[in-house]
Order: sequence, then C-alpha cells, then structure tokens
Amino acid sequence: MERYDPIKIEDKWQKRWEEEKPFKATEKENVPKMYLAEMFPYPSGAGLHVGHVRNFTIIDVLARFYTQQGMNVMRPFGYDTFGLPAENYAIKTGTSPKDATAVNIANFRKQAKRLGYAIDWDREINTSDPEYYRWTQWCFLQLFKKGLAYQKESYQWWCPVDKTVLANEQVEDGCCWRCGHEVEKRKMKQWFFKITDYADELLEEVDALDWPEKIKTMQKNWIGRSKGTNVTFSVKDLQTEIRVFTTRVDTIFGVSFIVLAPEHPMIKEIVSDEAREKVEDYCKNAIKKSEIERQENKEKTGVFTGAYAINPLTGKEIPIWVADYVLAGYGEGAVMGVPGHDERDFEFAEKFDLPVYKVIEKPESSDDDSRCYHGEGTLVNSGQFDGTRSEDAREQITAWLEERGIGSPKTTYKMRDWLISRQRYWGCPIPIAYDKDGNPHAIPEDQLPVIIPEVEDYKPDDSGRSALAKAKDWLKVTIDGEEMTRETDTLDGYACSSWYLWRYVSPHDDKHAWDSDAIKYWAPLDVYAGADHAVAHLLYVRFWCKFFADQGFLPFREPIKKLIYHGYINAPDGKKMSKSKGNVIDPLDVINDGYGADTLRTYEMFIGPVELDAAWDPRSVGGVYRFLNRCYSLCFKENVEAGHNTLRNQVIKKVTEDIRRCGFNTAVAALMEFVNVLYKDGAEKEDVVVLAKLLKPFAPHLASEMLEKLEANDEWPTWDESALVADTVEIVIQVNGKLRAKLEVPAEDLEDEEKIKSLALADERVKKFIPGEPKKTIFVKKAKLLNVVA
RNA sequence: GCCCGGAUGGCGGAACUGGUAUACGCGUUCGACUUAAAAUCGAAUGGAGCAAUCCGUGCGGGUUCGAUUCCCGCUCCGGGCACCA
Repeated sequence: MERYDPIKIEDKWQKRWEEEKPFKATEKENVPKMYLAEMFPYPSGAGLHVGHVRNFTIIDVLARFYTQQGMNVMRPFGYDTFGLPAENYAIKTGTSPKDATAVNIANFRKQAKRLGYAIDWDREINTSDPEYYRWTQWCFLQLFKKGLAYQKESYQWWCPVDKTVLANEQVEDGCCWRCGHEVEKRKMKQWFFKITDYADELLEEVDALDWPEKIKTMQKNWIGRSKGTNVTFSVKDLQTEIRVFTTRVDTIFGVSFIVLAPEHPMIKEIVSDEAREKVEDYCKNAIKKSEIERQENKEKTGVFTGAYAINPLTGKEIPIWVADYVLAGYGEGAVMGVPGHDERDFEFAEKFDLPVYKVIEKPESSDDDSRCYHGEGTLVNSGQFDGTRSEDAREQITAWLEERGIGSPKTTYKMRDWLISRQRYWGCPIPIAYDKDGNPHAIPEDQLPVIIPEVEDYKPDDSGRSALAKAKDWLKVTIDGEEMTRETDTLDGYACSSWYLWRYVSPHDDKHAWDSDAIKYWAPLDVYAGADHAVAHLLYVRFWCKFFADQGFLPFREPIKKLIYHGYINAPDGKKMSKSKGNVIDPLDVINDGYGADTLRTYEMFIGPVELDAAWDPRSVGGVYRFLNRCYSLCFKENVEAGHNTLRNQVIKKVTEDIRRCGFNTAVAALMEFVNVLYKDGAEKEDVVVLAKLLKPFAPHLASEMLEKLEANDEWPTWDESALVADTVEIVIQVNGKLRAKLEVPAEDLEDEEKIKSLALADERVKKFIPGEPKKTIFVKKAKLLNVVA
C-alpha cells in the first residue's frame, strides 16, 4: 500500500491540468451552461490568505460539481489591480505601480495554481491592462453620452491622507475606507454617475434575487426610498419661500417652527439684521465640523434667524431656525418642525422652548406612551381635517396643497449619485478633455485607450489634481482639430469592477467590451461568491447592468442570479487575522507543511456553515488530513461484498443536495461518516468509486488519483430512490413523547400500523410506562415513529 | 434608538416541513502496536445516579400526543442603519 503523499499527487495532477487544459470553456449548444465566479481579488504583495482560499474554493467546489454533472461550466479568474496600495508602494519605493502589479499577479497566479482550481486560465483579466481599461473607458463614454456621467460642484468627502475625494459608499464611520483617517468636506467639482436614475428599479428588483436577505436589506436601506410631500412655506415680509420635505404632511397643523440645514442657500436671504452675526457664526462652525463631531453631539443646537414663515393651512406665523440636525443633502435641506409627533423636533422644541401641539390622536388600542406619538391615528386640532385618519389625511392635504400650487407628492432617496473621480495616479484615466472654455469633451472611441502616462513622481499633492497632471506632454490632445487639455482625474476602482463579469465571456475581444453572442450564452452570472462589498460593488454592477440593458448591450437586467456571501476566517483566538497581530495563517505554509492543497480546501469547506465567520483550528486541519488519508487507503483495501447499497445511495443523495444548497460542511461530514463505515465494515470497489467521485469537488487531486487507480470516470453518481430504504428499519417507540424503545422490523412492516402497535404494546420497556389502557397511539410513518399516549 | 440575525456538550457545529437532541470533526480518557515516542488502529465520551431512572437546546410561560423547531414575554451576543424629517 502506498502512503498518501499529497505533495506528489498534487504536483502530478496540476501539471496534467496545465498541459491538458480540461477547464477551458467554450460555448456549446444544447449543453446547459453554468457561469461561476468569485469576487476577483486585489493581488496584494502579501499573497493569498486563507480568506481567499475559502472564497475561491466555494466557487471551485461548485464548478467541479456542475462539471461532473455534465454542465458546460465557465470559471474564469482575474485581478482587480488599480488602487491605493500599489500606488503607495510606488511612492515609497519608486517602483512603478505597473511593475509592482505585474510581480504581484505572477505570485497570485502561482499560488492559485497550487490550490488546484478548475480555472480557465485563458480567460484571465487584469483591470490595469490597457486592453482591459480601454473598455472601462468605453463604458464611461456610453454613460457620458447619455448624460449619466456628469460634473457637479458640491461639498465632497476628502481624505487628507490619501488626498482624494471618496464616494459615500467609501466613507465608513466618517473615516476613509482605505486608510482609516477621518475625512473632511471639501467643495470641489467632481464627476458623478447618475445611479439615482435607477434607484426605483434597483430597489424594486432586489427582492426577487437569490441573495442573502442581509445583503438585500442593506441595499434597500442604502437606497432608502421614502414617499412624502414637498410643501412650500412663504416667508413673512419677504418675496420668497422655503420648501420642506415631509413624510407626515398629515401633521402640518402641528408645525411650530421650520428648521434649515446650516448649508441651506436661503439663510443669507432671510436672516434678520439682528440675528445675522449669530446665524453666520453658527453656520460656519457647523459646516466646518466633521461629520463625526456632528454625529457625536446628539444634543440639539440651533439659532433663530429672525424670520417667520406662514403655515399655509393655519395662516399662523412660525419662526424659522437653523440647526445642524437637519441634513443639507437630504430632501430639501429643510424640515417643518412638528414637536408633538416627532422625537427630534420634540427635543428641539424642548430645548428652545417652542410650542408643542397635539394634532394626532392615537388609537385606543395603542400602548405607545412616548411623549410624542409618531404612529398613525386620527387628526385633531386640524381644522377641516379633524376626524380624518392620518393615512387618508396625507393624501387629502397633499391634494389640497397641490390645488393651490404649494405642494406636491415627492419621493426622496438616501442614495446619492456615485462620485467617481479620484485625484490619484494609479487608476483608469477618465477619457475626457477640456476645451479653452473648460467644457468637457469625450475622447473619441477610436483614440482609446487613454494610456496612463509614465511620471517620475506618483505623489498626489493638495492641489486637488492627480500626479497625471505632471505629464505635461500627455496633457495636450487634439480633438477634431481643436487643442484640448486632458482630464487628470482617474476613475474610482469600483468602475473597473462594474463590468468585468461581462468581459470574462470574451476577454480577448479587441472590437467590443464584450461579445454579444458570448454574453447571450454565458451571462448572467449563475453564482457569485464574496465576503465584502455588500452595497458598493454589488449595487454598482446592478446599476451598470440596467444601464447597458437599456442601451441594448445586455439581454438581462440583473447581473448576478445567486450570491454566496460567506464569512471570514479568523485567527485561532477568534480575532481578525492581521500582520500586526502576528496571527496570520499562510495557506501556502499549510500546504507545504505536508497537508497539501486538498486538505486545506476540504478543511475550509468543513470549517462551518458558509455564511458564518469561523476561527482557524490547526488541530481540525489534522482531522481532515486523517480523513483524506483514510479515503486514499480505501483504494488499497480488499474488495469485499459489504452490502452498502442503501448507504451508498443515501450518501449520494445527501452530498448532492448539500452541495446544491451550499451546505459544504455537512456534505464533507456525510463523506466522513461514509468513510468511517467503509473502514469498519469493509468496502467493495463501487463504494470507493462513489466516494472518490463525491470527494472530487473538495479534494480534486486526491480524488483524481483514486479514480485513476480504480479505473473509473468522474461522472457524478445518481441515486436510486428505491434503494434508499433498507430491508429492515428501526421504529422508535415513544410513550407520551419520550423515547422508550426501538424496534427493528422488516421495511414492509412500516405499512402495517396495527402490527407495529401490537409489537410496541407487548414490549416490556414500553409496557412499564403505561399504567392502564393507552388513550391513543400516533403513528408517523415518515419519522418511523409510534407515540403511545398513556 | 430602529431593523435584521443568533444563543445547542469542554470547543467548532448537526438535526428535513413539529417527530430518536448532540451527526461530523476537535479535545479528553482507556486500550492495541512500539524499547519509547510520533503516526496509525480500536473503544468510551451531555449531566446526576451503583442502577432502574431522572434532568437537559439562554430564561419564564403557552399551544401540542410530541417543541431546538411554532406563539407570547424577557436576558445576553453578533451584524446593519443611525438626527434621512
């Protein structure tokens, strides 16, 4: 008997796969396709970590499983290579980001190959390759042509360390998602994608997706749609008006003040001379404060502007205040204060001694005893609307306002347009140039790609321009005979990853971003696996998909059918792995320690439910290694008539169904159980062949070796329903729901309830718990169970 | 504060749609092999009890012949959102 030597076996099969390219995918008519991908990695200098391995192995298990089932599988691979780490490394060392990236990719590729993935390596893509970003630029131009890429001057998040603006999605707790430094607000002219045009569709179609509920909810919250009413209040003694957004126009009789955000443009116009200095001070301070400071201080602050608005329904004068609890970017940047029915307005009114009116009577059934009732109810103190239900009143009052031209229904969203320009060197150049007057023009498509120029110094400065501005010659461009200056901002890296799932279908096409026949065959993606980007990336791909579908470039409106959002792998102590803590497990070490890639892969699938975080346990790795060892030695065991037909069929069914529902941990457990029985009771060849076939998605090298030794193919086995039931079955006998005995009976007796009943009632172990005549018995055939009620 | 999840042995976790709680793995203990150790193999392993048996899925109630699973009320933990009008 040969010893299991993973290093030797894996080397042999990896070489064979390299030569024979069995994972090369081509479109085949009449064969069902399966397109699978993980979120492509950023190839960092540190190489693969165990998290990558979990991510890639999930997709690999599915790819091999569906291949063995006869489907036409495509499993590509690529690298998301633009971004700050490469650029910061360049600034530090002087190595160009391009060269550093090439080294990292080579290393990643080499490491990924050691894990034996069923990747079609001819479909490798790299977002910083000009042949790729040429088409990223093309995508940008399509959005630009349709007016969905536009420039706007406004306050933006600015990271003072990375010296670039950031999208809302890239600011976490008021800090930069990359470097963690607190962000600031800067007023700048920037490029945006008009994702808000698709807000409704992005929201409404999310429910139908086969994605984890958690992610779907996060996307819904991010989009944050709310339906309400815009109301115009005229300002007393001034020929001007203020507009507010409210979802509770039914409470309008209870308005006792108006509040403007400190950034509100009308403050200057309406403020009284006496209040001016105080108001200006307040606004200046509030705007200067970082978002963190503004959030930390939940104590309400504010100043009175000296101006009054008129409530259009009551005719009453109400003071106009400025306060930073009102957000400039949402709705109209102004709200009507209804302290009787809104917690925040109540706090404000309490602090500044403003009147509180009750205009909604809560229903008697309500046990809400908070100081300001914010649920539905009946209107009171509301003039002609008294007695109306609040739900109806919203419609009626909106109609009333609409008739008079001072209000209208309005839907608002928390989601803002996607800010895409970055003042960084290592990104996809935005294919735009400016004429003498500063108007933007598209770089003609036949002049793409706009190649990133070589520069001496990659460092950004505070000028708000990227290092591209240092390439003086490159800046000049002629379009239609006119001298222009190139845009020096680069695109957010998320733009590059918003379309790569379509590039995979025809990665070498030099005429199109993607081939329309290939896209029809392969896309949309059947399964996507990742552990990150719940809103940002996963929302952006959906947005681009809808946009390109509208342009006729894509024949579907949702890019990803099923999403597996898996957990992280933490250090043995349960903490996040990090270099600084020194608790990082290197997957290559695990392989080279002698365990091999198959053990590593299988262990990471066995570690726990796919969606949960898990802690690395070196001892459990050993357990999986022992299991694979036993699998291998079964090939050399004597072939005996062991009679495992029923069990074998049960295992096939269990493993097949478990993989389908991504229950990888229980699939591996079922294989372990099977092996334990084969080991103990002996096995015939068919048992070991089935084992190897079922094991192949997890441990492909070992399983291939086993199948070769057994002279068997790797076709996925099917189970025979009729073979699932054994000749004899075990019947559980309960008395009052408590287990009292187990009876072994021939399988056909399962049909004979009376027989089982009499057997059970005759059994001493059962009898002693039944004092008199049993009241009744309940027989559950499916559960093979009889419950006697005593 | 609001919205989702979750809580099962010493540990990670199983348990379909209400039907044998603790599969599988780790750990631990004992045994075999060995001069010895490692590796490997075998056995045991929720708690209490000599035993019959009783108690056990965060806590308290309920529904049911039967509840980890369903309902009501709590506690704790994780995640998301967070002055969004």
